[in-house]
Amino acid sequence: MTPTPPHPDDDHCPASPAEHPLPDGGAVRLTSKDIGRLVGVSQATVSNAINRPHLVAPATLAAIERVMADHGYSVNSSARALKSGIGKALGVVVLDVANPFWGEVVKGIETVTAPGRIPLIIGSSNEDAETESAIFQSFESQGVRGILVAPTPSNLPLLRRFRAKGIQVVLLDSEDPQGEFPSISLDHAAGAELAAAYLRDGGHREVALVNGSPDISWCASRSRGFHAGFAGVADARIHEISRTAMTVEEGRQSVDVLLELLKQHPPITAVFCTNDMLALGVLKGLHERGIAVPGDLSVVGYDDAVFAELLSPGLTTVHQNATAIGRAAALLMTLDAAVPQAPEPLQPPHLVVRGSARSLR
Amino acid sequence: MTPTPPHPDDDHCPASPAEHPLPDGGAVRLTSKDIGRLVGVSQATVSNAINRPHLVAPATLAAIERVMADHGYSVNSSARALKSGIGKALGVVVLDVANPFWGEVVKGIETVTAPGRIPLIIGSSNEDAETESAIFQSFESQGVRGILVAPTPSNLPLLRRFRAKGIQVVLLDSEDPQGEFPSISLDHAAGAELAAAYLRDGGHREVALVNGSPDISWCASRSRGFHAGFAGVADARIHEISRTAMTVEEGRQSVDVLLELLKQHPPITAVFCTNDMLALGVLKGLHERGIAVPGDLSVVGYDDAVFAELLSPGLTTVHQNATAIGRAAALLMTLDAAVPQAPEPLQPPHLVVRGSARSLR
DNA sequence: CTGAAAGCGCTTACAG
DNA sequence: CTGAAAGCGCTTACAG
Repeated sequence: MTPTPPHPDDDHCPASPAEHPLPDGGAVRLTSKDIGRLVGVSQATVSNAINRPHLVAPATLAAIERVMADHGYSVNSSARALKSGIGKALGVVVLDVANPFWGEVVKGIETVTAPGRIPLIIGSSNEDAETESAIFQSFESQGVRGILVAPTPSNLPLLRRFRAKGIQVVLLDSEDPQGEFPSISLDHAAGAELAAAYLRDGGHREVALVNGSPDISWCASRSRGFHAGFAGVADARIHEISRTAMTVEEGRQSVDVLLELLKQHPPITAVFCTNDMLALGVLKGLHERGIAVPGDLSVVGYDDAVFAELLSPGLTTVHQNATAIGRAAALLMTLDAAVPQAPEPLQPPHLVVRGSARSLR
Repeated sequence: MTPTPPHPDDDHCPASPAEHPLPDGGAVRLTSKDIGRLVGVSQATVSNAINRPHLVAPATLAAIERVMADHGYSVNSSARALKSGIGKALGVVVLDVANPFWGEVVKGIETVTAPGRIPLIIGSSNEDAETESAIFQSFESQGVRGILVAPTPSNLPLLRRFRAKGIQVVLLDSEDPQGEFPSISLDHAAGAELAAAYLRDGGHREVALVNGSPDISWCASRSRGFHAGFAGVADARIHEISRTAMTVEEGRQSVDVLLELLKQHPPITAVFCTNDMLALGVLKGLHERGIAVPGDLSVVGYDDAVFAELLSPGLTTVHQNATAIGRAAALLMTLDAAVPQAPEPLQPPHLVVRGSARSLR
């Protein structure tokens, strides 16, 4: 039930229903000049009413607002951006929009940009430096005010050039060795080291590391941290498997490699996946092959995605607060006038122990 | 470890070490006129080189392209959009970016927009009609070429007005009773009916339905379909629980209500959640309370999110291909010139039976 | 094949 | 408090 008949109101718009959806001549979009004419004031006054209402006489202001509302007027951002030099949209590059972790990050960004207030232009790089660079160019072209990204090192020069042009750059979930860009930096190495220490203390020596591209700075950091956790353990061996994308499907496919490693002597006893999507894929592949987790193989992930707790077995993984990351990064941007917003402290990563990894002792 | 210092510089203006990232006078952004001057041709020729290269002499074209590349020139989309009337960005409103299902939908859209080619402006409505309408306005303001959305019925008039202004509207994952907008319509009612039939045939009579807002058209459809599946079963009773958001957290909270229903006589024996996030939350809440699934209560979801298969128990859920939905919707848009792209057939929803629901017989 | 000129809708000093 | 005018960077007929 709940038919909710859509209002058949089509007031001042000559849009006959079920007719030419895109009649070149039919597109009626009012301008501020039109609004001015309708109210009987100049375009400048309309502009003032929108941008500096305190400069406009209350009665005039009310009249203008009324007419704007009646006609559904909305300012043309293109014209505004062209005139004022910079738009207000923000560009966000994520590894993969379909990855829940990045979804959470974007959600965190939205808590400060408020959908409808500051537009977010989002693109997935899919771990490809060229795609990332193409997205950057399109952002610049769109006149974004700033860019939030965990960039591929090879694209850093491009970002420097953008900054020189006045585009704010905030490094998201990334490392900035030079400290040249404002960035919220998560300690990926420390997180991965936590996972390594847990496995090491559990007696694992022959382990696999399923990672994304080493070109992604934080993938490299996680690898580094993982190795650090095993440093000094003479008989430890880490088999690194690099995948082109950090998706469930790639994780599943990496199981073939894992199978080989399982046949070696000594066989691997544990796998560390540098994100939970990869871990989910590995778990699926292992499940399909009838390999028991953690009986035959221990699995540890990274991110603590929303589903990690309820997988079977529960995924032991490194937790980091994705929403907080997005939020903190967005707060590093100078959004409106020049209101500097307070940065927020971020929790360090910690390991959430569940059932997918066991001790060998 | 983990210093993670959100840079101590509160004023992100002169943020970086001994530098001015945003010096008002330092912003160097070349225009097509600059490029023309550098090459020794007019601005019009530069514009032609960019937009109609066949009109330009090969040598001139090469020289222009060279200079543009050398200086990292990118066209100012604001100016272009202002001049040519319409931008090329697309606006997408999702229920919640953090919901993996919607992430997949966006990913499907990206397969046709190609990140870096057509910018995607994305906003989460969080099931709120006013937020949705604010997002729409900002899209219009940004001069989007089209909008992809599963709208709240109350915002349909706004969309009609947009269409009259030449903005394409494609209904995503929604129903369009009047058939007034191009839309890819999934049969939500049929999918929910599948779930209901499964529960009904399993002997369930007292069931709960955890749903989102009835204002969301497809939530209403799923409810309708679910009821339809039980139509004619005299002793069946459906307890509908409506949540303000279809998130894991809301699902978890709905367990309190479920608990009450479990105490009644006769108690409920099954719960149908209208998306997998809600189901995940219900599963979590039930797990925390020590209520066995499917022993004490059967749970069925909707979407077949990527994690559904590996939950414990595996989630029985209605499958629909999110990526295909996004892709099909995007193909319904006239993107570039006027190249109408072929729509793609969509699979009807089907039930994936796993372990979270049992038969009472 | 190339260039001069107009104008998209807005904001911004500057007068009044 | 309000308006006339300039100009943001581009594209588009229109001449040449």
